[in-house]
Amino acid sequence: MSTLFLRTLREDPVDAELPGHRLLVRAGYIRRVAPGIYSWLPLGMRVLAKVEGIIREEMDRIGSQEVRFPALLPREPYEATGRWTEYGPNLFRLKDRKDSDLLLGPTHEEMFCLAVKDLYSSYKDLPLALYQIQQKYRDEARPRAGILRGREFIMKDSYSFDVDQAGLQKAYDAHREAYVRIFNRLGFEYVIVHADSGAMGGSASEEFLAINANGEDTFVRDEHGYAANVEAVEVPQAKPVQVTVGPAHVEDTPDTPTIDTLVAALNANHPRVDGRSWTSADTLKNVIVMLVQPDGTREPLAIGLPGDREVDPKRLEVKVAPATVEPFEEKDFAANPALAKGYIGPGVLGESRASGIRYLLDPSIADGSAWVTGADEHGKHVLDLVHGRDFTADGTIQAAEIRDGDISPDGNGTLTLARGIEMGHIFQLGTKYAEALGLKVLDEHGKLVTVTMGSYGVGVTRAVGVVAEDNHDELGLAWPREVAPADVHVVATGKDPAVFVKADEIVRSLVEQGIDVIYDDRPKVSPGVKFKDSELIGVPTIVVVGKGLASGVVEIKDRRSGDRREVPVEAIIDAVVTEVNGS
RNA sequence: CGGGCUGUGGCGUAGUUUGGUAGCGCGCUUCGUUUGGGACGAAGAGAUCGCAGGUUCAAAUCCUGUCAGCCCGACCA
Repeated sequence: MSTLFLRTLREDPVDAELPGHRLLVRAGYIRRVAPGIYSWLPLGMRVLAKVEGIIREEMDRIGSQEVRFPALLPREPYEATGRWTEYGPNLFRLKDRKDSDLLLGPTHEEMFCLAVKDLYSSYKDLPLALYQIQQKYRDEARPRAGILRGREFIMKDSYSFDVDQAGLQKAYDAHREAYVRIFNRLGFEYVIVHADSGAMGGSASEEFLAINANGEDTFVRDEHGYAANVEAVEVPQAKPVQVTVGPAHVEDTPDTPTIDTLVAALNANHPRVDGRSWTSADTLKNVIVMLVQPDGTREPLAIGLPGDREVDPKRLEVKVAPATVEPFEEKDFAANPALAKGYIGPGVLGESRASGIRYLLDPSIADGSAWVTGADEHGKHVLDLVHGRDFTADGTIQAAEIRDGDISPDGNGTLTLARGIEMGHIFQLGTKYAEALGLKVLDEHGKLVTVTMGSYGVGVTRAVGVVAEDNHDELGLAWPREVAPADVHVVATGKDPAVFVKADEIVRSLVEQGIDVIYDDRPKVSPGVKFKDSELIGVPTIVVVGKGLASGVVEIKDRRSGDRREVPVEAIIDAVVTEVNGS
């Protein structure tokens, strides 16, 4: 350590929020250079190399082959797949001196596709799986949480190439198994959830989420092992129910533009015949949003859902992708006179009705159920309006919020919400990119078939961040052995030169045994500083060569448990080897 | 993009209200002492106080503008 490029900080960096991130900076693993952009120092590089090593081993094991594509890419392939525009402002774009458009790759589907197209043209060449570990660039609106969400980050992305769905399924299953092995080795808690492949296109899709309260993804679980990203939860279509109310009737409900004011007015002026009080769940709320297509086309969309639920913007966005969602504004209301703001009802909604706005219902709205909803006139609502009898919609949409306690999609469980960080995503991409870029091979009948692809990603730098978040205590980091920057941290302390001579010898022997060592040989640094640093850095095994040497012992300490014991100096190598191989 | 906050040696900060020699802790250098839990003493190096303009005899401090960063939200594979 006397020559290691490292400076630990005694105080917390002011710009780091999460504990793991703070410790990575304090312990000298990473340094922030700009928002969402980090430098990796020697200790950080060691951890990064360990994580990459695990990923390489597991990818190689399933026969995937490593390649490396540039981070700096030309515009044309991304133009061909539509992503130059579809990716929007999150794409880093730049120009060269000839004014040609370039981009910094946010993912590399295009490059993989073109590389295979370049070299392969027969079904005999397939199946094929390729991967790379590469810097990716996304101009995040707001980078945060240190390396958990940066603008530059390292990702392992791989792609499988097959001639048919059966082959794709096989490749997908192989990757799934590889990912389970990778994440089991990395040392953090995770869950595999059903996901929505969203804007990337494709079908079968699962995410590996690190379970973390600071995560940006919300997922649900039930007691029978069902787990899904909240975006991917499919609320089942409610079964038809018997109509139990009389004809629909319009009532005066002045000054009730919100659900709360409506419910209050109903209970005050229009009590139910059966004596139950009205709740927001008895009302049908109609929310209008503006969809904006990548080409700028704007189209309104109306969503009908029970009044006690909100539209979940994330769920909505993945359903309407690649369009984005913007609020429906005053001027939009003004442009559509059929809409009475605050009193909008199914009477005017729908492609064939007065507003002409496409109208989609939440699947929980059962055929035959009765609702209170807007009468499309200021100050009036309609009661006992029955779905199927009195109104219909253009379809359904899975956009309502999911809540703790909701019923599982299979009807047999209760959902619990939790937060996670997306660490890996595997999905069956299908032919979207192969189609766009013309990746076809001849099959055994001499016919051209479009190659079907799978896409599989792991956030590498993000994984380092998550491991740090999950493996620390008040003293510092406490790495799992598989990703620790070293196997053992040897501290030499004392003024007796014999200590350093002996420590040098121990370190040499350990290295000969193939053990990675960090050696604190700094002279004139007080023992307290060395101990604090060893705990902050977080190598799993710490060996202290110090005052015990006079009586022929050195100390071996477990970073995680804090357990320490004295070992005769001549037995220390064996003790460390056992420790390294055992835990 | 909206809201809040902050820019002062490498790091953490005081000073700004009320204009007057830029201070402290950590870190760094040298010498000496110290060596099992972030040691002690002495002597040092290191800052155009984010930037630009203005007011003033005088600006870290007041005014105007601008840039950057952090946090919350929107957004986000």
